[in-house]
Amino acid sequence: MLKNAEFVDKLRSSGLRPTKQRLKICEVLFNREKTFHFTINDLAKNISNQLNEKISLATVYNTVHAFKDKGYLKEISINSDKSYFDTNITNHHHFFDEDTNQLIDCNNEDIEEVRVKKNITEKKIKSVEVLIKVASDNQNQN
Amino acid sequence: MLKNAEFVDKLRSSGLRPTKQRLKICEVLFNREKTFHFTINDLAKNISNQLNEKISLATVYNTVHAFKDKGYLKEISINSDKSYFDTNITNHHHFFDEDTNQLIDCNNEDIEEVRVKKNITEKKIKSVEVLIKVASDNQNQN
DNA sequence: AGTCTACATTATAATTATTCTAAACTGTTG
DNA sequence: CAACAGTTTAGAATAATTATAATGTAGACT
Repeated sequence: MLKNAEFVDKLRSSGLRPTKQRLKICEVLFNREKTFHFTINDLAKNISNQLNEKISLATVYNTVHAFKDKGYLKEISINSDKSYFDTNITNHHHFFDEDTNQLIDCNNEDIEEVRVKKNITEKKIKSVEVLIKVASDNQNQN
Repeated sequence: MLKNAEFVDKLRSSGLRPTKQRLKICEVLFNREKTFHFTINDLAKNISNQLNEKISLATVYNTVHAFKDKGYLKEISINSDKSYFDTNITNHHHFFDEDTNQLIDCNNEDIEEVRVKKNITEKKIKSVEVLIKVASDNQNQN
């Protein structure tokens, strides 16, 4: 349960101005016990519900991307028309339920560490993440 | 190098009518030596370039999704505003170059088999895929 | 073969997701 | 407390995707 002043510091220290829009978004995103996944649209809705003011969708986009660039959020890869974000910024894997479109965090104990034997590229590996898709048996693959 | 008639059979046998739009798309997608990745937009452009006729973008969407449902294409997960598709339908992993936005297929020998110790869900695992993000050293993560 | 019917397919129009950019704001500096 | 130089916001524009009305197609029955 962080206080407003802490968000101000956090933002300032990473070179982002603590505007009122950003602070509201911080509250909605980080004033929680558990990490969670969301869509830009989810977030925009939460904001206009939980707080009375409404923030332009474009601003929500800007802010989420700024937070992502600063490492406060992670973008998640699933086959979808929408981008998902995650407030859990540790390196971790996901289950994705194709029936319900639900995305579930995976404890690192649930999957054995992935061993990359050969890096095809010349570049540095930034992350290695596994996505496990599940569905009821009668569903077709992918 | 499949012939038109073979595409007709393939489509019929999976319950899709071999319309001229679909046959043209088959040609562009499957008349090749190597598998490849593409965006709906890439594909639509290729079609209007390689062939003289133009197919409505919506039809390209419909067809690609139909092919995916039938298992002739796979949708690929990367952080992007667009959906990527793959004509390589085997279960395989990917490197994603964040500098160039290039997606590279990974030989199964390059990564040790991923072992899921515990399926959190009650449902059947449909696929397990790894995405390795790479970038030049100075890039920021994600 | 020709017409009818039921369903599949196409592609325009509508919707939804994302980005561009002009206007508003902030934080210095004189 | 102006004037300037970035930032940030948010309305307007663009891009991606889907819904649906119009069209096409394959049998069934003449």
